[in-house]
Amino acid sequence: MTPQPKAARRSQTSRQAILNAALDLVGEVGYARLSIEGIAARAGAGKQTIYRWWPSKGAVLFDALMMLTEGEDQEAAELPDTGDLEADLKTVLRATVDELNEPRYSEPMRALAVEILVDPVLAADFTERVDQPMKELKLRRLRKAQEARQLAPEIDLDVAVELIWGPLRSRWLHREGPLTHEYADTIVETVLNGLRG
Amino acid sequence: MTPQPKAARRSQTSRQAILNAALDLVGEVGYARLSIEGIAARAGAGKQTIYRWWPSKGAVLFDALMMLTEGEDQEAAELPDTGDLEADLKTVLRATVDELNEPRYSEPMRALAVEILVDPVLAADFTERVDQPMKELKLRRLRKAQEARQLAPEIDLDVAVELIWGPLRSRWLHREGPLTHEYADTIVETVLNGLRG
Amino acid sequence: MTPQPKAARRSQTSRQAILNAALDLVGEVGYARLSIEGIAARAGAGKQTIYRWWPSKGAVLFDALMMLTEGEDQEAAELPDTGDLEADLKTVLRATVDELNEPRYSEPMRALAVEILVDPVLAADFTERVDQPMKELKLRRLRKAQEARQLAPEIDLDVAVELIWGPLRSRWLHREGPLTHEYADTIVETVLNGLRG
Amino acid sequence: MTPQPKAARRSQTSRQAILNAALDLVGEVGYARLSIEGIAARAGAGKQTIYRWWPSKGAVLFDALMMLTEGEDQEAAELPDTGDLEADLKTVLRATVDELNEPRYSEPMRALAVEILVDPVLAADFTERVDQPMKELKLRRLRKAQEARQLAPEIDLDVAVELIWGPLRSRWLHREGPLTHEYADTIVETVLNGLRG
DNA sequence: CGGTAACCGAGACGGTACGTCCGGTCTTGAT
DNA sequence: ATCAAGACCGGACGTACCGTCTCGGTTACCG
Repeated sequence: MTPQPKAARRSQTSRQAILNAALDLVGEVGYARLSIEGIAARAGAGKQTIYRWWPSKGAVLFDALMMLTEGEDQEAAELPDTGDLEADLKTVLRATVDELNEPRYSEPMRALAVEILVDPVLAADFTERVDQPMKELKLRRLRKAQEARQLAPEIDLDVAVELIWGPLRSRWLHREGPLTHEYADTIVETVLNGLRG
Repeated sequence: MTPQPKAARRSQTSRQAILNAALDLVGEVGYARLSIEGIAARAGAGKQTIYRWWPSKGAVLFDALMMLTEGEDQEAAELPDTGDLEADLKTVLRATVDELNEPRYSEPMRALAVEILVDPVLAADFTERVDQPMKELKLRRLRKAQEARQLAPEIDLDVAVELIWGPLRSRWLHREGPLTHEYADTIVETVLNGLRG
Repeated sequence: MTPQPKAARRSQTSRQAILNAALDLVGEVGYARLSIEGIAARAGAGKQTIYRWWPSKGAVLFDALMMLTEGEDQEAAELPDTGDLEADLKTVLRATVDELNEPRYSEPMRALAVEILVDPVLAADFTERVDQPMKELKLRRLRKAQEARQLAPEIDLDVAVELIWGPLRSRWLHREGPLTHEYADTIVETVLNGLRG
Repeated sequence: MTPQPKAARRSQTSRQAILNAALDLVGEVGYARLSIEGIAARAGAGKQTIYRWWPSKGAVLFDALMMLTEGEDQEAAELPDTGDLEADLKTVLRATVDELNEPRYSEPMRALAVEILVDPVLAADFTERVDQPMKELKLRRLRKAQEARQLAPEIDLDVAVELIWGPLRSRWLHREGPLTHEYADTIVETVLNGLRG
């Protein structure tokens, strides 16, 4: 999270220990029973060290999850573009489905997603570091599709993003049904073709 | 919530005072700082009286909100059906938009919606008393549309419900943009016609 | 200490456990390292239970020491009066010397005496429950001596109390020398006869 | 305090700033809330600089108070000796009364006196630098009085010092009554003449 | 119609965690 | 080597609530 003190003297050892402890604990006891006190104890750190650098337990967990995905960001600098929008979207959504079915990451991520609904600071951070960049990628891909006449010209691409990626996120967040490749495919097809068929 | 003890001797005075206190407090301090202790104090009730009849503060707030909407349920026993699916859906979504823009009800409702993501007991209760009945209404209307060839026959109606009502709920829950009548209309049109146009 | 809540529902079990824990701990680690947290843990009590009934760790220890001396108070309802003031005072001071040489009680008592110098609430309580009654006893004995012409009529009895009992307390509090029966005798004799002899 | 490192490179600027900060703060918040951290911050010094040269906050305050009284020590190299012991003692005790009624110095001094009761290192330092020299002065004066037959020959001069100067210190330390010139006179007279008169 | 059992208010209790303060140690870079 | 600055681990603070547990007082049903 955005640190108030100058981060120069920050101990990387402590930082790592804290993030690892947070990940371990959230796996063991779940987000609700995760506590800053517990993280500090597990990490062998003072509580103040956590409060100095993070504003909430959600922020710690966020950084911990970001640490896990470090390095992956660069490779996926662009969404796939084979020229076939429908196929490409299915590829992307199926990959997301696979990620979300990985409980090791998915459960803390769900907890974090919920926390974001409730904590504006965390929400801003998430938007800036994750949501916004991802949305740019999506918009870029859709824009090319629109230029290639695979999307109607009057479509608002922001709405398109919501329609394509929203259903998956909703099912995941609300646990409203199983996340399968078939479901991903259905969403893509239906959204592209419309309900009238 | 479904009471465990025989509800015979239950004091309606207390129940009302508790629900009102919960509503007042959630408006004053927000859901995060709402506490059972606070509700009891405000209501002039003992803590035990709350613990006897509700399993969590979320459950109290849920009942409190249900109390507010009592009576409305019957009138809307069916979604409008003028024969024009698109127009009917716009009517329904616009009405929802209006409700969600009422902060007096919307804010506690959001808090409750978030709690539901995290508390399975509450989730089950919500499904049974609100979500399930609402979904039946929606499915019934869509089924008639499908029979009238206004929806493609191969459409899975569960998916259709997600696509039509999901975006609005998502925008609301994630505060991802303004909820307007125009937005409602756009969603309905786009989902019905598909992105390809 | 003077309790704010109505003491009716107070748990005597907890009270005993807390006072015993305080005594044990002060013996083990000393007053400086005595902590309310530690007392609560040792007593198997919640911290709030201590904070509810006592304003400070000094107050807890005070009550604990008072508990130890309970029952003794009544028997010593009057200082000895054989008619020989000097002998009686020596008896009393020698007894005090013996008490103060008992480290089991003396060490916590010293710590408490120091705390009293610094905490006005504790000081008021000590005055009311210990100091004031003791002083009455002393004054009563001296008044009888003055009536019996064993003390000069112009002597201010408050000053006399200070001169007789002060030196012992000072030596004890400041650890300024050994406390012996001889010392007690010397003080009594010198104060009664004066330095000029 | 006696510095452990070789004091060669010691910054006098820092020393002054720290002692002044300590005095200021003890006046503003009292001894209990005085902290080394606070002193360092107020002095614009690092905490380490304090820990390097003083073993405790009491030691800092002690040095600070010594700094205030620097220069006075030499002039009073001897207690007054007009040949009239009673008059001389009254002079000395009255002067002490005046000092102790100066709250600017008296309050921190009281705090320090209390700390000395509890901290053996501080106590040793105080004895060496203040108490012992003062006692020598007192003993010297009393010895001359004893030689001049103004004190009985069998009097233990250590006890005499306790009896003469003790009551004043006790009243001051325990806040047991007002400190006045009359009180000083009464003590001197009563102790010299004895309670029997 | 009187007894009794559940309810109710009040709030004490053992706990857990909070967020803060400060102690005493340590590291860094500047003088 | 000392200094200002301040991060670090750790212990304790005093507070807020949790969920459980008496305690009397009051209904309201049932024998």
